[in-house]
Amino acid sequence: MKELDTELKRSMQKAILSWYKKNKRKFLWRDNESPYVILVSEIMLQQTQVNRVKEKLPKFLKLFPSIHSLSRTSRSDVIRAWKGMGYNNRAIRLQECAKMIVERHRGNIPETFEELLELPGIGNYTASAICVFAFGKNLPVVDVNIRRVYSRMFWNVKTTSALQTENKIQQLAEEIFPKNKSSECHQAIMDIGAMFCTARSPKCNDCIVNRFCLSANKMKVVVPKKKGEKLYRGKPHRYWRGKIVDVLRNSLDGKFVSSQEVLENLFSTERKNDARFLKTIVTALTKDNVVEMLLSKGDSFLLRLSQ
DNA sequence: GTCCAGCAGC
DNA sequence: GCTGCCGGAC
Repeated sequence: MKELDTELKRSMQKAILSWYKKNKRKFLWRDNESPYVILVSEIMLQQTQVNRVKEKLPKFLKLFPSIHSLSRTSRSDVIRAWKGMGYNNRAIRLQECAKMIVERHRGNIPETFEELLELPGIGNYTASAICVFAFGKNLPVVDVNIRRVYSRMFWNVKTTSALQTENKIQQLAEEIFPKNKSSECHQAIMDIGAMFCTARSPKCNDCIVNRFCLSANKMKVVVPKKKGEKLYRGKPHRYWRGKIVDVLRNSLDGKFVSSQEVLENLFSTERKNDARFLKTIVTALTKDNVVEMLLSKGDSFLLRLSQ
């Protein structure tokens, strides 16, 4: 890593902050005074594209405008409201989180990193994001975008897929951001990561910090190989899981549906292994508390959304 | 087919 | 430290 002298650091901070001031992306959860809105948006943003969150967040907030309303509703209603977001276990944890905040913190979202980390569905990234974006704390925020930007700027990485270790990035992040401007600075770097310093096709020529970057225009594009997903009838398991949950979303709340009924919804012509396959998938959904299953005999059973 | 603001459980 | 978890746009 390049030695960071104070002069260079100042000049980088200034470039980033002044660019951000004029060019930042406008989101409902940015410059928002409600910690609840920040909490919900940060959970939604875990592994989910900004554009989808932009579309779904207002609808979710209309249904559940406060931490109290979210804590009081039924789990099945939260899962229904989560439709189109993916990763339903996030919805379940978010509600558990709301319940715990109401019980332990009188409905006030806690302001310290340690307290936030205790809550379900909140890990390192989200805890620091809430501290900083909702409460203006003086901590660094490191997500995969910021890790990627820092890896490229401060180390001479050979390929687009190369990332510096968590430890090094964390150390760097602590000392690089301008004190008292953590929120603007880190959101600015996320924007840079999303707009210029993307994972597979960095736009180094347009990047507003390319003059500070050790890897600009020097990386070889490398596409990391993904592990193949298990398929059934030519489609990945997650496709079928989504279908099953949607059948339950569209059925009467609280009422159990038979596995036979689900099979008829999923497959126009039933095959020998379908019942067994359905049971395997539903068992996994049960472990995530998305659905409840009542066993009867063999591969047939009753199920509904978790209540 | 490719891309994408993590977390929890093992 | 590795794995499963999702869906919609392109």
